[in-house]
Amino acid sequence: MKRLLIIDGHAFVFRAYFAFGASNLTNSKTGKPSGATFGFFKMLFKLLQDYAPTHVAMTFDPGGPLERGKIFENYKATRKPMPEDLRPQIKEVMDILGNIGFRVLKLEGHEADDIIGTLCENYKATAKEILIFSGDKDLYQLLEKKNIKMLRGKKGVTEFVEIDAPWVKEELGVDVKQITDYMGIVGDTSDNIPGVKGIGDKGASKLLQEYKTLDGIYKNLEKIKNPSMKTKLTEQKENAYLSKELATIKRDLKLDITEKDIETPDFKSDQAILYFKSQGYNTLSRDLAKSAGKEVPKDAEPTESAEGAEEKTIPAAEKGVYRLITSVDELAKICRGLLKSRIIAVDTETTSPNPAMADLLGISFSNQEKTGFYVSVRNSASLFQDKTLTMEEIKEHLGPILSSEIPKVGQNIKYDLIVLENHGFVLNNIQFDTMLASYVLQPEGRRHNMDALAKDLLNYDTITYDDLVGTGKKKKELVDIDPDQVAEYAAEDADITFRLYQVLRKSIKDSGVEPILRQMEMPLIPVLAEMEKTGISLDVPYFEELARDFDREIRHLEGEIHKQAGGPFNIASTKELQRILFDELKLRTVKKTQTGFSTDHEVLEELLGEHPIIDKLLDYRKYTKLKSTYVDALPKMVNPKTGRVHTSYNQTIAATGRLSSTDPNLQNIPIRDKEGRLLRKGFVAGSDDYEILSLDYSQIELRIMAHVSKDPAMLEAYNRGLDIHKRTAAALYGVPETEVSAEMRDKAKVVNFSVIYGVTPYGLSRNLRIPREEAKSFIERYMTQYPGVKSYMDEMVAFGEKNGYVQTLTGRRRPVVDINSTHKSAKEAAKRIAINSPIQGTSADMIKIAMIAIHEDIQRNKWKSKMLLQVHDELVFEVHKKEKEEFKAAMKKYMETAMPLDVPILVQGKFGINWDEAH
DNA sequence: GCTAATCCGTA
DNA sequence: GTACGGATTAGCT
Repeated sequence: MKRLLIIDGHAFVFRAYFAFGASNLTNSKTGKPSGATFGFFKMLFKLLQDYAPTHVAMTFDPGGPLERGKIFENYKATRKPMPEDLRPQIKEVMDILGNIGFRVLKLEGHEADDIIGTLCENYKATAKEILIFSGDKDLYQLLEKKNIKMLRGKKGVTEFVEIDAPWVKEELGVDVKQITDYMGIVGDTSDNIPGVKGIGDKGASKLLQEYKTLDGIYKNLEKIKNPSMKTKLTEQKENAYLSKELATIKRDLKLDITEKDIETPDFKSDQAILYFKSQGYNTLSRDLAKSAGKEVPKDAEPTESAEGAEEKTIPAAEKGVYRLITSVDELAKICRGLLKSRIIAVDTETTSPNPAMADLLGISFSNQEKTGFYVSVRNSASLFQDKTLTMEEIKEHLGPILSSEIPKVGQNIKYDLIVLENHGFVLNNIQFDTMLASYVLQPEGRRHNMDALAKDLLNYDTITYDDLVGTGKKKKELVDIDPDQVAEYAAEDADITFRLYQVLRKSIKDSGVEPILRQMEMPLIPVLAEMEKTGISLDVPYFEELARDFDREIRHLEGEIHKQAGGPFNIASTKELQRILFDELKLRTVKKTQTGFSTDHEVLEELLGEHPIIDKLLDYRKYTKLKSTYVDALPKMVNPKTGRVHTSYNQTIAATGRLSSTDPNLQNIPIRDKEGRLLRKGFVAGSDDYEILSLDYSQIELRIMAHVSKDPAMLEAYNRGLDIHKRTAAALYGVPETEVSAEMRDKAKVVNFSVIYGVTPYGLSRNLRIPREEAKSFIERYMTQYPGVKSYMDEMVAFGEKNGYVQTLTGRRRPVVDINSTHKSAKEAAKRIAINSPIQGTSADMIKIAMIAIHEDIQRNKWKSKMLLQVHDELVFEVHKKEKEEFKAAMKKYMETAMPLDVPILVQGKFGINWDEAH
């Protein structure tokens, strides 16, 4: 026997299932989920291709009870039930395996692990090499001979990690012979092997290095210094030995097979190829045919695409040739060459993903595909002085290129812009950003990062950052890596950016969204960069004081809650809280979550008054949330260099066109209740010469609704400056406006908002806490009062159904794929998206246009005042005291006139010494 | 060390 | 019912 591949079938199926979990693949013939099956064979064929085993053993766990269960009744008891769509696929996998000639090994009462152990034992002497595919740590114990190795999935289903004894030693710090002892201590949560609670991998490895075995440890208990470790070992001795036994793999099962039974079958035979096709797996069929060097035999009925949308195959792109620049002369020469460029792709390497914190380590660029250059910045800490140039040298030669009018392209170039500006460079004429282009083309796309774009658009596998710096313990800092290596990575990034530019430029031209990219997103880059660089000032001592106040409050509430509950528990754990509320205190359950009963705010509100603990819980939640998310977190984000916090705005996250904010998120600073508002008081002007100004659009989305729906009643209300909520209330309750109470108006306000989200009777009834029927009749009356709104909604849905997307007033598009779905709830959700996105998106467009104009004005007129933050319908400024009223009037005007509509746009706001007072 | 689930802050 | 980001816990791909 030359090479035996043993596969742990369940590990294999799980790997495949999760690798394709998000893709929702369904079989074209049956319409059933097929991701796991598809992935299984994709991965299997890859393994067979890569390792060419002469023999293959497919092992599976049996369905029935296990012998280990007799030893320990809780064995595998905590294991989650299998996902419901997976079980039939395991059956399908086994059927297919049988059909294409693989022998499936399964033994009642014994897990696949024991079969694997036995196979190893039986063939370790005769087989040249044995490869075990599994994810199970227990199996490391089988690696005691050099010819036995393990494989584990790495990423996707086409990459594998090879594991052998030295690897295990390096990873876990123990010898493969000690694995059972190791598992005895560490245990395994997924199999519910208890181990010794309180001692983890680090402790176990230390103990075993010292005393070799579990027996050794127990013989030498007295020598163990750490008293808590000693107690744990003593108290859980029985568990330790039990766990060791559970983790010990049997190697002496009676397997009723011969070597011949597990010979690798001819899985590329015409029959097999046709078989996959007949089962609806066209891609697998084609893959097989291709690797066998033949056509798919024209025998079976041509079927539709098997695994959902087939992708166009783009020929794999070629690697470029890259160069590290190591002398000033070389740099000067290359820079002279750059002068003739039509466009230059630029990328920077730094010390941090946060541009405000980042130090510049190098710059890469490319003005032609398959080429790229990298220049590394000299750094006293670097070991590679001779491969770097000083910042001054780089600035002298590259600076003029970057600041010239030669067009630049980048991938997320706002980042590079901020970094370069922070280091004294000027980056002019940014013409294209590949990330933004990808986003306006596919605003729902989750991945606009370069590695993904390179794969999708160029069929090119980039060197990833992790490839360069390593992961885990071996991770290095970029400064400590040889610039020759960094150059390969960095120059490739510039090259790939250049190539992506060429592809995306064409896509954008034919797309209909070119104006959104060129006139909105691109011009916004320097605006956001400036805001991020400016940051906002935080009153840190004030936050520290708040932290103390909140802490006191939290500790008090915690005591009260534990007292009410009859003992301490982890209040933050919803699982424990469920136990306390619904088991111990026997309170009503109100609604369910996927995993149990909900304890969210809505539920607690509902239970208010039924037990004194509820009141305390609500307060506890409020204070802990505020403290951990804001009070403690924000001061940590203050940049030591500037003394301010610099958020990062992302232009490519929200499918509607909104911005999002991270590190920290300054778009969700509390405002609704009194305690929350305390936080806004900590956002202050940077000096006594300045004040905070907040300007926000009044009812912007409802005004946009009035405009796009052309509803006469709504248009009239706004054009006459009437109180829209009051008007709506009068219509909903059938009373004259003079008789509308405050409460009625509040309800009407909720209805007005809900309509923008694509109101449903169910949603409205929850929001207003009224019966479904009542909500339904509200909606009917609403649509009678504003019939234009009803027709707008119908029109958007019809437009979406016809075109597959909806758009904003300025032409920003969002796909609504599910709008033609036969799946009712998917279709309803898509309809709400079709109704809401044009409104939310138009509002986002409007404020973006205003921001671009404002930024231009601030620069042109050299205002001392600055724009700091954007919160969807609000802009926050830091205004010099001498400029106050003049500046406010000018900015208000830009906001109000950014996108004229058929209704007046109203902007309101005021000054304050902090954000709370200004709002 | 990573991800999912839950909860909660904003517009 | 729309659109986000982040803290925490729990469990394990």
